[in-house]
Order: sequence, then structure tokens, then C-alpha cells
Amino acid sequence: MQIKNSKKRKEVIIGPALAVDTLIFTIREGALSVLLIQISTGPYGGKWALPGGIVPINETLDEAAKKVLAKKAGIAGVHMEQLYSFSALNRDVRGRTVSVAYFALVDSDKFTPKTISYYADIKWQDVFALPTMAFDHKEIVNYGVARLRAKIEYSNIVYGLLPKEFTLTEMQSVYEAIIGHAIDKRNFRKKILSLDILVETNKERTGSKSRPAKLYRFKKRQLVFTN
Amino acid sequence: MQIKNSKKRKEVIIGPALAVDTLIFTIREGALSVLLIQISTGPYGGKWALPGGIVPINETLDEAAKKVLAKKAGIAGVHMEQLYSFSALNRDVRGRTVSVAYFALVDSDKFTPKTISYYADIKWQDVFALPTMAFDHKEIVNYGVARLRAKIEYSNIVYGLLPKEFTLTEMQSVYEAIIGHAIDKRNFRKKILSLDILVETNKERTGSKSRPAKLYRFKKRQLVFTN
DNA sequence: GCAAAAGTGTTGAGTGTACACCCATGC
DNA sequence: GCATGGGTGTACACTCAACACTTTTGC
Repeated sequence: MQIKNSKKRKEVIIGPALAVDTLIFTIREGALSVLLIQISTGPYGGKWALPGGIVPINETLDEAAKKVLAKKAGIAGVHMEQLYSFSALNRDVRGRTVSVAYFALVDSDKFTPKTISYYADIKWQDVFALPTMAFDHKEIVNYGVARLRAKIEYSNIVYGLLPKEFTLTEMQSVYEAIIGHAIDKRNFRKKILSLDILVETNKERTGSKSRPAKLYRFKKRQLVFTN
Repeated sequence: MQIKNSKKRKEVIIGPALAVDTLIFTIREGALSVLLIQISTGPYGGKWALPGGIVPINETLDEAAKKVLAKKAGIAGVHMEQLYSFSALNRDVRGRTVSVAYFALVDSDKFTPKTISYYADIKWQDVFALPTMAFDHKEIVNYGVARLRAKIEYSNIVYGLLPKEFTLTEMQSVYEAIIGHAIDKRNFRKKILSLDILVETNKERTGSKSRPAKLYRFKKRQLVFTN
């Protein structure tokens, strides 16, 4: 594209940088948690943040987010969706950056965070006890928690937080961790079973010192809306 | 920010351009409609598109979208919210652009689209009869319609499509235009009145050749969730 | 036999849905 | 007095919320 006059030249002024940040949720020790990395150097050195990265010119936002998951957290093949785009002028003191936030759901038993060279540390963090965070990342986490809370009410999205096979009590614990309060066991079971999103396996979870529990699977391990 | 080594230099590679596109909904002749502009020149000359613009380095996305509304459609002071970010690699053949879509709701009686010099034309278009559109704008419109449909079920968002005072039948027509089918009058009134989002004025809409209808106002002309 | 968690039903309140007629006005 | 749209109530089905005891296992 040739630039021929000053009017058109305006259009090639460099705009904000474009980044993706990823909110990776899991349930860990009964608490809804997110994966945080600790920044090594620069103005945010020592602060905690969400894994993120610049969007390359030849990748879509989804692709860029997927690569962040893979490279910075070693996570692949999980449910991921776009959350919201954040653009406050001062959100990154190093330069004007617009960030598209994504969220992903993982089964923490399957993924162990590993520190990568250029981060000081990496860890799962209870979303209700966030440390001081860089950028507007606390706001992003809270926005993501709200979305997740809404979405468990009308979809099977929690499949992303559960292993292939699980008991109804385990599933209920996931719901309770997300909404932050206890649920009636009988009502929960009645409701979930009526949604027709689970199938009974004929296995049981044994090895506890109490009665074995039936194991269930999701009919579809992909997003299904339930009303 | 000084660039000191080749590793850092990578970070200043120019990424995708960042734009906002605005989906401006109204109800016009009983049909849910969007404001489209016709592109004058270039590879998309003659095609219809949503009003949009590049995001300047010193504006947030919300600000940039608000300015697009003001400058390209002459609309201000209406409900507006972020919809989604679109980033397919080939969405604009002129160059890699990521677009953050916004949607706004207006009362078509208050805004008359005016053609601006650099567009060939501008018009309200029924969302169920879209012309061939530039970029991925048809997808954006459909995404926006879906969001709007969902949102009228759990919020007072339709205030944006209605004048200050209106009859329940007018309000019902707005709902019907959005969901695309008729609703039972008695059930609609019972439901809406039970939500406690309207107040009765003591005026009536006269001048028709039938019985005058009571006029109502929204308690709050800002987004309120109703369940 | 006891501790621990799994599993199971009923009732009442509230909400959603289907459905038909009278009322106030203009002409 | 008739055409037009405004305005109203009831019955049934369904969903949601509250609530306590029995079953199966390990030790």
C-alpha cells in the first residue's frame, strides 16, 4: 500500500500495542485458583501477573492466546474463550498496550506449573486472596470470575475443571468453589442429572474409608448450553 | 524506552492495527435494524460496513468507539458496550487489523443518519436482510444480535431503544422485533410490571383511533439486571 | 459397631404458559 | 354502532428451595 498524501499518512501512525493475557482457572485444594507468574525485572519486577504476550502480526487472538498457554504455562488442549479487551491508557507504564483477555479451564491434576527462565516464579493462587498484581490484572481476574460464575449456571463449562471421570460430590465441590457457598446435595444432584449432560459409568471411586461413589462422565467435553 | 539488544528489539515489531467497529441498533418500522455505511473507494468500494475507525494511541477502546459514534453517525449519549474482538487474519485485505466491536442502542426517532463526505451512503438496515458486507461485518452483526437477544431477558437494556415515555404495547413490539416472534400480551405485561423497572406516568398516548394507552418511563435509564 | 461420605423424596412457594373477553376511543 | 387497539385473570405445569435419614464401606 503506497502512501501518497498526508491524509493517508495519518493512517500509518503506530497505534497501541496489542497483547493477550490468559486467565487460567483451576480448582486446587477446593479453591478456585488462577495461574500467576512473577515478573523478574523492570518496573513491575517482583509483582505477580497473568501469563501474556504480544500478538504477532500473523496470528489471530485465539492463536496468540493458545500459544501463551502452551509456551508460558505448558498447557494445551483445554477449553479457552475470549473474555474482554482492556485498554486503560495507563494500564502498562512501559507503553500503551491494549490487552485481550482470555480464560481457560484446566484440571490441576493434569498440569503442574513450571517456572520458565524469564519469570521469577509461577504458582496457583486462590482468586479470593490475590497478591498485589501488575497492570490491571486484578480487574481481569475479577471480571473472569464473574463470567465463570454466570456461565456455570447455563452451560456444562465445568467439564474443563474436572477429570474425565468424577463423582457428583466432586462436581458439587467445583460449583461450590466457584460460587463461594454451599449447595444442598439433593437439589444439586436432581438438577444436574435432569440436565442430561452426564452419563453414568459403571465404575466407582473406591479407596476412601467410606462408601464408594459412582463415577460419571460428561456426554460432551465441549461447551453445551443447558437452557 | 531504549532498545538495547536484539532480544528487546523484537518487541517493537509492529503488530496488527487496532480498530473499533460499532454496531448501532435501532427499531425502525417494527424491525431490528443496524446503521450501515457504504464504502466509497478501494477494494471494498460499494460494499456496506459498520461505522468504524482506527484506535488512536491516546484513547481507550471505549473512547474510540464513542468518537466513531459521534463523528461517523452523529450519535451521542446512548447506551454502548463492548461486544467482542475479531481478529481473523484475512478480515481486511488492505492489511492486518484486529477490530474490537461495540454495540449501541438508539431511538431512531432521535437520530437521522447523515451521509458524511467520505462514505458513499448511510442507512438503517433490517438485521434479517443484510446486504453483502465488507470484512467480517455480517458475523459481527449476528454476534451482536445474539448478545442483544440474551441481554433483554435479564436486564432493562431495551431502554436504549425506546423514547423517554412509551406504552407497554410499544415496549412489547421492541421485544418482539428482537426475538423475532410474537409474545402473549397478558404474560408480557405481568412479567415486565413485576420486574419493578418501570414507573407509570399519568399521561396517555392519545391521537390514535382507539383507546388511549398509559405511558410508562424506566425507573433508571442505565443498565440494570433483573434477576 | 462406629465413623465417614454416598445416596435418596416430599412438600410448599413461586414462576411461566396458555388462553378469551370487555373497555375506551375515533369516526 | 363498529373498528381499533388497550387492558385484564385464572388454572395448570413446572421449577426451585428447604429439609433428614438410610446405605455402604473401612477400620
